[in-house]
Amino acid sequence: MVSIKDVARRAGVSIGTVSNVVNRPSLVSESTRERVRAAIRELGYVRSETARQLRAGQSRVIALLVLDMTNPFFVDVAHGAEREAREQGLGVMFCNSDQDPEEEAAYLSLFAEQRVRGVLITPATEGDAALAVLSGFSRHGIPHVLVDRLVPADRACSVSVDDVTGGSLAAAHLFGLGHRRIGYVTGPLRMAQCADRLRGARAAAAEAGLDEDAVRVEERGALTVAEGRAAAHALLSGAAQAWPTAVFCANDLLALGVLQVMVERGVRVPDDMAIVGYDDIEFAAAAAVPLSSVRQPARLIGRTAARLLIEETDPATAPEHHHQRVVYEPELVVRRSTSG
Amino acid sequence: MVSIKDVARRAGVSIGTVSNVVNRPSLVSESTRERVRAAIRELGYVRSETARQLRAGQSRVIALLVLDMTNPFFVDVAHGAEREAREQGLGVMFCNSDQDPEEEAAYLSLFAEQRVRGVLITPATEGDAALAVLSGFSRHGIPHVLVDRLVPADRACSVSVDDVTGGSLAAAHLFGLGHRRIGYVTGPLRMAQCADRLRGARAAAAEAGLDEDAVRVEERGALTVAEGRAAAHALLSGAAQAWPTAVFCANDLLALGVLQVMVERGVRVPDDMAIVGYDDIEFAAAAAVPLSSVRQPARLIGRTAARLLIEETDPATAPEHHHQRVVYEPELVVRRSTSG
DNA sequence: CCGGACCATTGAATCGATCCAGGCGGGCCC
DNA sequence: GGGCCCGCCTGGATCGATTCAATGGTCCGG
Repeated sequence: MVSIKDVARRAGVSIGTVSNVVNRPSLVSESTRERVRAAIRELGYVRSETARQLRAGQSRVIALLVLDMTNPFFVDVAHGAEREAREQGLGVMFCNSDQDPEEEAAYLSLFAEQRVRGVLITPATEGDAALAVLSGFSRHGIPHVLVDRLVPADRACSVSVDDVTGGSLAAAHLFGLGHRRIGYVTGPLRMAQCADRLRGARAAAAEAGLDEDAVRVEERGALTVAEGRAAAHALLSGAAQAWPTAVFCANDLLALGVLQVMVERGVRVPDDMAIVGYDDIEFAAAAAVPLSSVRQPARLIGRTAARLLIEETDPATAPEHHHQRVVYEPELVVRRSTSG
Repeated sequence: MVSIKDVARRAGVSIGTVSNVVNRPSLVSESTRERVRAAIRELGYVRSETARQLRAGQSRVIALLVLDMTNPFFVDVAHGAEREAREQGLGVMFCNSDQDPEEEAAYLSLFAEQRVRGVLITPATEGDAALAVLSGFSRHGIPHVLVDRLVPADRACSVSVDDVTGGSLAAAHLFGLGHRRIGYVTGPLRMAQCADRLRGARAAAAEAGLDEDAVRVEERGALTVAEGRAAAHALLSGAAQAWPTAVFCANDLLALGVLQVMVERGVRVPDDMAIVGYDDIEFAAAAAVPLSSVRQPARLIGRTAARLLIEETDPATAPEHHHQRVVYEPELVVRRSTSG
């Protein structure tokens, strides 16, 4: 591998001069500069980020650790973060904890060893456990921004969407269409997102003058298409009169699974069963019965999270940085699955 | 940041001993070992991968650069690669060129600067341009494996799927169902994948005793749902008698777009229009008219590519490494979009 | 009592860059 | 002509680890 030394030798100058040509060319005379540049070109020299890092103490890579990289929502978040990072000349490591605290921990130590610039994370754990993860970060001095999760602003920045409002938008829409009994198909309720959307839905029920039974909860272990299918079978297990007339799903993967089963079983959507999803992933609109869904600005979330992290870790802007909570508003997108 | 020096001072030993405790504990006496470990624990020391790299000259991160990170097929590839890499204690940088040669080039120089262990890549360019990219790698001495793309085996390893066979499977299935005129909705034909699948489809037509006109090509600029929608409108633009009775799409995103338009326009699937996609992404099965599709072993592709790269770059196995081309066979998955 | 073997440990060189104090020559001012 | 300043460049310290030759100490056998 060609190093700065080889370039210096070839150009007949000192190492320091080569470094200046690369980093502060104005300090070097025209003729020397050209000679060094020629040497760089001829040798195909690429400066070692590793070595600069060692000296600078800061790397140019940020990590993004999500719960499920196969969920298009998180892919969009990643896409947004990547854009912002690229504009600042940084790279992004997009990683997947699969909701497994052990995987998460393994990645965190990888990140710590790599001395990444910082981490964008959707923690696999909740409450105290999540705080423990954060204090792990703080202990190692790794700056971090929480994505899709609130956290006390004295600890770190966070970027999220108001899930209570989102749940309320979805449920109010269904109640407004005349539905009186709806199902709520969700992942683990210990996940804040799932719990908050339920709170919103219940608030909407109260608002509509209905009691708590108006929202029947079907809790599953994960937010996937397969679990959505299982949930749909569960919802349709009793007598038809007892079925809800609409379903609100905690994300679009669940909703697609539910939709699929409804179609298979000849339950007409939206006539017999209206469906609302969450996230508004691309495949929601592309489903053969296009899904109504609560849109979250995924790309923007990623972009903002990356921006906050960069602000926090760029020596130029860090002094003015204060932790903040950014909360975006969700938006209901009505499609045929609720408005046949 | 706590360094090895701090640990050494605290434990009252030399730097070298701390290094030995971490890397070759058997060389260190029991008591010293414990004392050092205690110091590490108390100070929260994490060794700097950056510094080791500088000395070792090799990093513990591999890069994966794909054409479209929002395509679930590539996400699955990434997932597979990530698994394999994690098992070897390596990290993966999953990046997105968006089919843009400039983005690609920008990433390549980032990778070169980072001295990544190697790169898994689906090149944004074809033919000579792709070879130019590769020679860029070779020049910088960056090991690389081509994903979903063949390349002469003397230059690098490659992992791909037989696209001619895949195209032929799909088309033969349609011809076997009695279709005589099919549409082929594709991305740019300069992409080898798209062109090969067409060759396979034409071969199947010949096999079925049909002429070239049996496959009508609808070429679009990208492999996305939106382009699929546009293609469907184009296919349905003439007189109904002239419509093909089936469509084969170069990937599932296109197929989902086509399906969506068919449903909107009241064209029954599969009765009036059969549809076959490619990749068998999760959303193909989850579509309300589940899509027949040609399955590629995406996870396995990612895993294998990562394994080959690791073999090539691990000093222990590198000497026995020879570049190889791995070609998997695709598999047709029949669902309701062709077999109502 | 000495030489040699063996073991744990140390110290210094090294990786590739950055950065800064200082040297050197040339021009300018008094 | 001497002193100073300025522009350009050099040399060496530094970052945090690895690695290996050298050291010092213990123990054993002769």
